[in-house]
Amino acid sequence: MEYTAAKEKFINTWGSLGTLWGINKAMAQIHALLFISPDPLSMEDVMEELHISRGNTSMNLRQLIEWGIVYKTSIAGERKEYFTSEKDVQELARTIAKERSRREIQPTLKVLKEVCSIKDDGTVKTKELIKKTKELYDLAETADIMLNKIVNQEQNWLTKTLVKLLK
Amino acid sequence: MEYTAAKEKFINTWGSLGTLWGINKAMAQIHALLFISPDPLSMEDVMEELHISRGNTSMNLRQLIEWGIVYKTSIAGERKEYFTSEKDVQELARTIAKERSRREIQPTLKVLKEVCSIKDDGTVKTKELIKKTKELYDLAETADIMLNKIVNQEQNWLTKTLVKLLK
DNA sequence: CTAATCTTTCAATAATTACTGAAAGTTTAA
DNA sequence: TTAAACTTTCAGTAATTATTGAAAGATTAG
Repeated sequence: MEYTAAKEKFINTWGSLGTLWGINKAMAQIHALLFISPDPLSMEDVMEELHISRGNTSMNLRQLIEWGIVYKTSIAGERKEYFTSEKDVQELARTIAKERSRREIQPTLKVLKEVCSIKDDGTVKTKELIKKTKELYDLAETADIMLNKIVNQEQNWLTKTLVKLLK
Repeated sequence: MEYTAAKEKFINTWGSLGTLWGINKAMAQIHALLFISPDPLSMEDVMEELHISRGNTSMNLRQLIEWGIVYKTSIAGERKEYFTSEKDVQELARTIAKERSRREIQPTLKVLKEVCSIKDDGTVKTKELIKKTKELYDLAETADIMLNKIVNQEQNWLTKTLVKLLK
């Protein structure tokens, strides 16, 4: 396999992986493209490479910027805007973990908290609801704390931790 | 808030959370319902509670069983089949982690491995592709090892580990 | 100021994904 | 056996989500 094939394979895989995780294909592919591109790309570049429309490109680039994993850059003397992705995989992981916590885990915790705080009326089904949602709450909280650990520690926390865990 | 409201809130939240993660709403809701139900439920029960069709219920129950988080049970003297969900949240987390690794991480690792093994033709863009996919490979592998840790350790590994990490 | 260049927005449409319901299939009681 | 009770399958349809492309909105060079 050489460059062009490898690049396409990577972009496509990243795209379908994204879909699997509720991130749309175009967004994941744009990210993949920028991630492996040594230089910033313009909107035109992205459109051409991925064969997607101007509107689609614009909207998805905006989302990626909102997520904090793609940046706008200017090139001296150029009118157009250019885009780069976060190149440090650790930082990338950190940003994504943080966003997912904010968007998914926090709201879930909130609901679980509410549900498991209902008044115990003494029936079996109420007791079960309270017990199970409480357990899920604890699990989700634990997962969130782990994510936060990843988010807030220095560069290599993940690797260091693993070494510790594996010994 | 009392029982019925709390139950509905929980089922709905679990449903939309599922959607966010690429698991369809009905599947997530059925799981939620079984998870908080003290007793096994029949297909009829599930259909009525969630207002979904027989076909939909059947297909999604099958998927949940495939995932390994819902079980068929028989009730003595009853013709119908009944369903229960895995009730232990740790076990639940373990099963889900294992499935996600198998379905998502492993195939990704495979592609990343292929892509980062292409021949270095000396160009900047090829070098960048190899470098970045290699880094992603390492990250994904690390994430997978962590998941496996969760999967393969005894009951309370997750909690114990956290205590260690937090000290 | 204004025309050229570039970006964003959004209504229309396409593509994908989920759901229904009825028919076919399966199991078991009698 | 056979028929009643139950489950699965799947073609058709509905609902959701993604994409396009053209018009409107910005920005800047001259």
